[in-house]
Formats: sequence, C-alpha cells, structure tokens
Amino acid sequence: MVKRVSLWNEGCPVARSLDVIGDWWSLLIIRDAFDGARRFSEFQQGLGIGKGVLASRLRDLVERGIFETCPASDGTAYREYVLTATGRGLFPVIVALRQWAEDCLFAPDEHRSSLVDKERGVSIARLEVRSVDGRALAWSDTQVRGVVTSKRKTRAPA
Amino acid sequence: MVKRVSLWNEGCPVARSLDVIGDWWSLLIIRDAFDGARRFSEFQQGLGIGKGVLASRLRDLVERGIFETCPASDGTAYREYVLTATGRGLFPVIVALRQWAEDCLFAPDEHRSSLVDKERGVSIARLEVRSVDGRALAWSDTQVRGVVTSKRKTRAPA
DNA sequence: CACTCTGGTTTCATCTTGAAACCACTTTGA
DNA sequence: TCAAAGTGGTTTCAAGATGAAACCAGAGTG
Repeated sequence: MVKRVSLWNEGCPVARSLDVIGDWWSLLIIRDAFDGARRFSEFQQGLGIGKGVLASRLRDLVERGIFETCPASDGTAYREYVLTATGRGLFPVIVALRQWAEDCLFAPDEHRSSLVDKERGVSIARLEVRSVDGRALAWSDTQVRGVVTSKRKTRAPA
Repeated sequence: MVKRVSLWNEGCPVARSLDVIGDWWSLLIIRDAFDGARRFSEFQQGLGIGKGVLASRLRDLVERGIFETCPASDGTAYREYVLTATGRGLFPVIVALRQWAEDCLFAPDEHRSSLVDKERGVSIARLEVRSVDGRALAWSDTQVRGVVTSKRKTRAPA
C-alpha cells in the first residue's frame, strides 16, 4: 500500500474515490492513458515520474481494477497498460478538472491544450450538475444524505 | 510549498488543477467545506488530519484562492475558512468523484451517503460529457488539441 | 482572575519520493 | 549472429512529507 491512512471504510463515496486515485500521480497517469499512453516508458517520459514510483502506482492501479495489462498491440513481447471500464469511468472527473482549470487557473491569453469532439472538431460543453428531472443545480441547492458519523481514520492493511 | 514537483507550467489544464488540489488532503478538505465545515477544528475532527498538515494545507489553499478567511459567523473573534467562487467551482469535480465511486467502488447493498436536491429530495442526475451542440460523448469520441510538447518537470519554487 | 478552548507552531520518528545505479530480457542492426 | 541499445522493471539512498504529541498565545467562560 502506498498510503498511511485508508478512507475506504468511510461511507462517503468521495473519500473512497480519493482512497483509490487521490494520490499525487494516479490521476496524471490516468490522464495520459486517456491521451493514448499505453506503455511503461510512455507514462514515464510523459510524466517525468521516477520509475520506482510509476511501477508501484501501475501495480496498485491494476490491483484496484483501473488498469489491466495486455500484450502489446505492436506485436512485440512487451505488455501494455489499458484502462478498464472502471478506469474509463473516470472520464468525467478528468473533464471536470480540466474545465475548472480552464475557468479559474489560466490567464485569458495563456496557451493551453483543449479537448474537442474528434468527429466535428467542436468543443466540449460545460459539465453541469442536474437533478434527475433536469434542473441545473448549484452546490447550495444540494445536500448530503445518510452520512456515516464515524469519521475516524483506520489503518491501511500492511 | 508542499510538493517537490510543480506541474503548473505545463499546458495541460488537468495538470494545473492537480498542481493546486491534487495532493492527498486538499479535495477532502474541500469536500468537508461543501458539507458545511468552516472552522479549523471542524476540518481537523472531520478528517482526522494532523494539525500541522491541516494548517499547511489551509494556508496553501487560501494562497491559491480556493478558500478565504472571514470573521466567524457566531460573533466570536475566531476566523472561518469559506470557499471562494473559484473553490465553489470545484463542485462538479466532487460530484464526478462521488458518482464514479457509487458506480464502481461500492457493493450494491453497501451503505453510502448520497447527494440530493435539497428542495425536493430528488437525487442528482449522472454527469455527462457533451459537445456544445448537445451530443453525449464518450472518451473515445474526444481528442486533446494543442498539447504542449514539453513535459519535463520543473522544480517548485522554494 | 483562573481555567478552558481555539488555532495554531515546533519537534521528531517514520514513511514516501526522486534520482541513479543496476539488471534481465527483448529487439535492432551491421 | 552477435553486440549494442531499448524495455521494464528492482534496489539503494538521501531528502522531503506526514502523523503524533508537546507546547503556546490569545480568546472565551464561570
């Protein structure tokens, strides 16, 4: 295990997500996978991450079901890391982070990459939180129900 | 600074987001703020985080414009930490993490908290990535444009 | 006015990270 | 075919980050 404290057993889904992908590198690895990276060396060069840490993260992410390994698509004997359905389910998280940064973290004239619809070159609409009946909701319109009161931390298994 | 490596200067908005809120505790602190926490002690007790680390994180997050401090709402001389507009802009990120966990990280019968529309008690719809003309898009329908080629890391300022 | 609470800072042992060296196996290329 | 280079790691070690506990100043309470 990578972390000292596990949040897995709290009732909060946000905490459980962060327990899996909340460390410093995981979401960047996943972002690179969405951008097409598959091989160990592609992740390593793309991120500038240490090999030891990358090996450890990929091992964890495979174990957690975010990535799976398969034979290399170029016919060589090497392996590739590809996102599972669970991993691909993080796409909205990545998009939300991207949109937040575009709105709040870039100067108007600053160079940035952007995400577009591949077919038509058209850009992505802003993510919106809506109720099931379609009304757009701000944070202040929402409430968490059924919170577990125990917020004490538990030791991660060795 | 908390981190050894800064990703701020990469062109990728995702990297820049993670540079600000990508560490182990920040998103949990922000989640607690969305859930109503305002005082130092509320964050500390809710998270089980060390006081030193919490003080450091709150300082960083204020510096980065995610939180601001204001006089306590109960009339005492203490201060409170409240989310700025920038911080509130992270709401879709939190919702995306929550939905991903609900889908992929919980057993069907497992106890969890849930997010609902406060007015009508109705739950939140699934976030969807769409093009500006309204079509729902999967990851494979999209592409990143204008990536900066330099992915080398830079030292964080001391 | 003594006592407690709040919101920290400091200190220190422990854990994690980054960098580099090293290694076995695969591929390339002369 | 055989040496060199590339891939995908592991090991080692110094430096940085974390968690726990002790400590402290200022605010609130009786």
